[in-house]
Amino acid sequence: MATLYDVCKKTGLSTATVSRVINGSDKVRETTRQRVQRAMKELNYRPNQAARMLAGKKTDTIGVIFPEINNGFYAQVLRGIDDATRESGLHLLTSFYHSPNELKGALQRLAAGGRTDALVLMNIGLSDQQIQSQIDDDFPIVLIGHSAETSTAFDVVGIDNAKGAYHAVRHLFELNRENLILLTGPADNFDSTQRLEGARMAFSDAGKDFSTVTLLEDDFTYEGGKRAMETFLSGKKPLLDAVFAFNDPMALGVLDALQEAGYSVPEDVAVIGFDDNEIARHIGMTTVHVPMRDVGYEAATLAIRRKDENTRHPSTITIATSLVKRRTTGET
Amino acid sequence: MATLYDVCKKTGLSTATVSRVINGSDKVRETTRQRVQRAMKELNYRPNQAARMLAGKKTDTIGVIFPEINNGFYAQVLRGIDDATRESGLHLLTSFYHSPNELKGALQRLAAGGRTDALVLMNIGLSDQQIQSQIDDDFPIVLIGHSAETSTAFDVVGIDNAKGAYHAVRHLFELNRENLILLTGPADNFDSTQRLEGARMAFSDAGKDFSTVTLLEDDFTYEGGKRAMETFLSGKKPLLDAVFAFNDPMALGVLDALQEAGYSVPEDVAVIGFDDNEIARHIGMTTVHVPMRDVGYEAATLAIRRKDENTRHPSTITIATSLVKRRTTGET
DNA sequence: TTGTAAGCGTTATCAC
DNA sequence: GTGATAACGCTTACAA
Repeated sequence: MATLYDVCKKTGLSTATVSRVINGSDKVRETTRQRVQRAMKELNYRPNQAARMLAGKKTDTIGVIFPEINNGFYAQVLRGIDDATRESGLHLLTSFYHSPNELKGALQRLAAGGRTDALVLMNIGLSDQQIQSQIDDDFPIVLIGHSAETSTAFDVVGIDNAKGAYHAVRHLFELNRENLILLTGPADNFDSTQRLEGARMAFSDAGKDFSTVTLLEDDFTYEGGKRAMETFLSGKKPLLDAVFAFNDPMALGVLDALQEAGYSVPEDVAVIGFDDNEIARHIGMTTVHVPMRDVGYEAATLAIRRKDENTRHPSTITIATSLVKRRTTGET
Repeated sequence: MATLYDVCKKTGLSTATVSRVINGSDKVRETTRQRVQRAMKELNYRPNQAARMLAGKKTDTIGVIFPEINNGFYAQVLRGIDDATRESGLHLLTSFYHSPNELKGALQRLAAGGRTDALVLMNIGLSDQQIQSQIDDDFPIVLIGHSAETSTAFDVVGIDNAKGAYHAVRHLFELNRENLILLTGPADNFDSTQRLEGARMAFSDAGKDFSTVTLLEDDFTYEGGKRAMETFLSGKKPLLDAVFAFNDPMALGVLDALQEAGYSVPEDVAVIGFDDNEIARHIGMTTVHVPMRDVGYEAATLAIRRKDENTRHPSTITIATSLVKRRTTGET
């Protein structure tokens, strides 16, 4: 592999000058620049990244830490992050974890030792404190889907849960559905809480009594959604003409439970989910679309900016959501 | 950030000795080792990776290049690669591309400049020659899903297309289906060709005449599958009791076309796909399962081994596939 | 078992 | 505009 020094020898210039043209400095005579570039091409010279990092104290890479990446949902986020980093000519160091311990290990390996310039953390269940304790104090970090609306220490990118839920409920009202079931996630889940709040607002804006709704709670899984619905339907005189499940897997469970119980969708019961995942799209389920690619893109952009000018206060970006009307609420 | 030198000062030892304990050499007295480790802990010392790379000429990172990562399918592969690299204490540098040009750029950025020790390339449509021209001659590369069974230059990890198709067809025979439709991918597609060969073998092993099958061809998409099926069904006297589509998206298209035409599955027509993607699992479609995580894991393992001992001939690993029987072939 | 010292390939600060 | 030269933080012969 050719080195900077080889280029110097070939051109008769110093390392300083050659380095300048590599880094696009304007303090180089045009003819000199061209001479250097030709030499680099002829030698097939590629700057050694390790040396650049060591001397320049920057890695030109962003680290990403994800929980397991089984579904296409996280893949979308990763895609957005990749788009942003590539546009800036940066690299992406990824790491997945399956346990809290692995997460801490990943944090240290990526943040310490100068392997990355900034970190994007997806959906991690760690407090600001816990994160801080693992890493250097002013290391740039961006959180996606933090468990609180904002963080006093880090940038946060989240989605507009409330607005999504608001529009979902309003759509149900427009369809003249009166007996709504809200199937929420775990009570201590931040997203679920926000979605519930959005739903409540839709009720009050419509002048309806929120206490008329049936609130069901489960664990955000297909099985949970199905189980919750079955239990409800097997009760005495179940009254319903619409279900709004707070994520798509639960909504799919609801759909199957409904079908097995002989209800038809959307005639008897309208169903709305939240996420807009691959299956929802395929079967034509009305749901709240969450633009995961955009979430990733914004998070990475934030990380990149902060690595360059780590001065400003932590900011929070909320990505808009939108209702996608499909078959399960009567759209054709 | 504390440096090696700080640890030396604190312990009164030389850089050589401290470096030895960092790298787990056994040529260090046990008491010394402990002294060093305590000092490192107290100083919260983390080796600077750039310096290690520069001095040691290895990066401890594997590079991965993927085509777009929209679906959960590639995500599985990535997951497998991550598992393997993490087990070996290595890092993962990922890069996605959306055009051939981006691919070449990615190849150079990851392989040149000593950013990675080895590369895993997923499903790239480049010839050995084209790859070689972009990178250093003996840079370790592992190909996943190469367009030919083997490569003379690189390691290849592929899936057992033929066996998967073989079992799919045999299953149809067991169900006494006689009028099979095979919906293949593009004729020049390697996977499709292999699957077709497997199907043909099932016919000859069963003593059946392969020329009795109806061969349809399309482009591996949902729309393509649906269109192909609709065209066939609208022909005069369509005769069929089973369809084997060579991937899941097309099979899903077939299913919808069948339904719209009033056929019932599996009573009138049995349907089998290939891939076992998320949607296939959800709707209960019989299909050939492709263990993508394993594919990724094996590929990464190969890459890791080759970076350490780049001597042996390129090898080819074929990952087994298996038929998953579900509702669309009458399984309950 | 431990220490000395020469790189590794850049960047960046001064001079000129 | 260009050139010396000192870092950057580590690994690794080679000596001791």
